[in-house]
Amino acid sequence: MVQRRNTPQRRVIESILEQSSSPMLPKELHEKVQETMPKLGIATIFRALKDLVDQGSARAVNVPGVASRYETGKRVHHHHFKCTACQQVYCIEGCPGNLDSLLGPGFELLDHDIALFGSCATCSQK
Amino acid sequence: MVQRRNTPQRRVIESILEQSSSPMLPKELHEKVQETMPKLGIATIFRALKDLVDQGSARAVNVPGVASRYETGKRVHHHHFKCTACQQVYCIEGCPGNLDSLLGPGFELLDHDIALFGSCATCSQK
DNA sequence: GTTGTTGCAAATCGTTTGCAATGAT
DNA sequence: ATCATTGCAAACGATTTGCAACAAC
Repeated sequence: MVQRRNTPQRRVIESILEQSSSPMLPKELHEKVQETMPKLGIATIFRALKDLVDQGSARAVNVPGVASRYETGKRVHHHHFKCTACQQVYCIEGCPGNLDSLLGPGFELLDHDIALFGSCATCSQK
Repeated sequence: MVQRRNTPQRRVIESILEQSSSPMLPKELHEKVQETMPKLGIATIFRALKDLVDQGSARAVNVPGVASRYETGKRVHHHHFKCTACQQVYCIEGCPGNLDSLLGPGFELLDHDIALFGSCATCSQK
């Protein structure tokens, strides 16, 4: 991908991601986008997501056990909580930090992901 | 699954997992197992893994961006490091702990996964 | 006009399932 | 003899790809 073009499809996808409060599945994104552009195919979603991730406008959120979700890249560093009862994925602020100390000599830490599992406030009440 | 049976297939699978120093992909496990039992199908691997995970003899390791890997359940709590250069997944000892503090009120933390990314000792030298 | 992008369908990958045969109990 | 487990192939869901038409530059 040498040069990137600013197409309506990508603008819509990027804008939906920015408006979502929790990371979205490609399929959810597809359904949402189709409200505006019914002919837009799922392949375009995946291609756009890959480009957006490459350019830093989106981020892949990989919570174990389910398909990748995507969120806007404009949010500050944070992690995610998945409720094992309702399957919702929540963004959580904060980060324990200081993870370098876990690594052996010679290992270089560039990034990390933390996934928390449990019961969300709503499901815990029941 | 009401009752579990002790079959040679499962014994072999469990034993390979115990001998591996890093979590394995179902496919890797399948290839390894086939050295001993050439007719064993990939479906048996997945079924056995599911049972092993259920009974606590194995654990699923979900590192973002790739398929699930599996490791023996006999190891103590730890996390994983994936080298983004060579794709190897390493087990790392230690855990930052105290992750409850990241959660909002009402949220109950039951489990967590930490995935570290970077360059392993071997790849960092280059 | 060049060349990246789209839509569509087919292909691929990882994982699961149906089912008759097999083997553990 | 019962019933969980196996092997095999077909089914599945998520993601990727080939390609001709199209649109951004």
